[in-house]
Amino acid sequence: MPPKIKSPEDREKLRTLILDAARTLFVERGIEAVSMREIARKINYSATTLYNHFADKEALLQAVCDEDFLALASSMRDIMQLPGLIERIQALCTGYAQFALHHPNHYRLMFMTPRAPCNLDITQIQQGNTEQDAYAQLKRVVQAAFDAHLFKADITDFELIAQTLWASTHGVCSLEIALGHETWIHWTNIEARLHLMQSAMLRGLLQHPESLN
Amino acid sequence: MPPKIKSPEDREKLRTLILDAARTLFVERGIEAVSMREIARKINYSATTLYNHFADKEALLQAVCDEDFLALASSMRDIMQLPGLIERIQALCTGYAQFALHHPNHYRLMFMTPRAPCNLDITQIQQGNTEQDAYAQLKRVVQAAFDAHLFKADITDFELIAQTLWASTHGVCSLEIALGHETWIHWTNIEARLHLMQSAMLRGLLQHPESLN
DNA sequence: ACTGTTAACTTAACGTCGTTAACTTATCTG
DNA sequence: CAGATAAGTTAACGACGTTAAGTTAACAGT
Repeated sequence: MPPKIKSPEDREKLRTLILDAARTLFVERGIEAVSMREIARKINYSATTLYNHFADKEALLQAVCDEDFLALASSMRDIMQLPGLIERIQALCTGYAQFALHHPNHYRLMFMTPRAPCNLDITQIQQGNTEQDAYAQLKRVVQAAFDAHLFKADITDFELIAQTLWASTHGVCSLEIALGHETWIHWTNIEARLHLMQSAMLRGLLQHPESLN
Repeated sequence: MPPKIKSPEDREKLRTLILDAARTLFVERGIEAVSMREIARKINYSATTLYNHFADKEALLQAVCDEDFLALASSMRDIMQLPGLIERIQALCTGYAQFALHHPNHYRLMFMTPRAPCNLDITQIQQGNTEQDAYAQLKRVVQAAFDAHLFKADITDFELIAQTLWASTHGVCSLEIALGHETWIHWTNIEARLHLMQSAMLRGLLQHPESLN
């Protein structure tokens, strides 16, 4: 049955067919429900066909996530256009949290799962590239604010500030993703948690927190 | 070969033999390296024998974690003896972080992995029981500090404070566990990250942060 | 027009896994 | 001495990721 020698665009078409089927399963039922055989079944191909387009399961999942992560970085890039430095930092955190809570499975795979030493061979995303890496953008604006002496004087490392800000938003989001459905914790509103975290962090880091609005 | 009718203490002995083998594999090589067959191989039993002592793999892993989590709660209980309220909160966060970083695989399983709706049927730990649940202890001391008006007046929900404090420490630890080995991030010192997070949070939450030491 | 060669598939297979069913054996109870 | 039963075993089921080997259809060269 195999009609042969596809045009490059046909090849690409099948590739994205696979990717979309994988993403659907991934988003709907979580990572452990995604099997190569299941994806293949969904698009009426044999499982081995997937290996013509992706080295292995990990590479396929990485490719699924890459697309959405470029979208995240791109929305971060929009936020970077905002006028105020603090305003920009706040919006970055909020946008990041929105992404995490709207794409919990992606978020889990990228930021909550330890990986083999270096997946950089697999991912297409250029880390550190401001265009593609969300953290790089946070770092940039934090550095700008640091240079403008907006942070308390006893903090001497702007990268430490960026990583702490990242960790604070990540903490709220990852806890919500991992344990948000547990009933033995009397969870408060997720928006309230995000808001208190953000305001407390900035009050604790900024030299003039009273200017926060 | 089966010598029969073991005494209850012999039964218990095999149970802990299984548990210890499972824990060793779990700690050394991570959760994905732990298979029922591998555990059985390690103690020279057949895989099916494990099912005489544990309902399934998940129950076994839960049992492994339970023990260490009781140890965590117990060390939290010691910390709760400290005189000062703020001092107690700080020490709880520090102790919690120590546990997370010393038992990354346990921590991952308990706090970084979404689970089926309710694992409470499986775990032996009584959540909410101050004796056994680390979060319950944080909540208690935060409530005490809240009642003593130590937090900023515009924060009206002590449980929100407790959850935000938890999320902040969790954020640093879980990011370290998941991405601490990635080389494309120029990580600052983990102690520095924990310290800045803690001090920034308290400065942002307390009414009189200048009294911090 | 015939003959490779090769792209694009498929089926079959290997070794892994969690788990269950069926069997064995040694001890205890009556 | 007979049976019941605890404590193991082996064998098997159906899933998984992955690879090897086979099939088929379109192209290139003579």
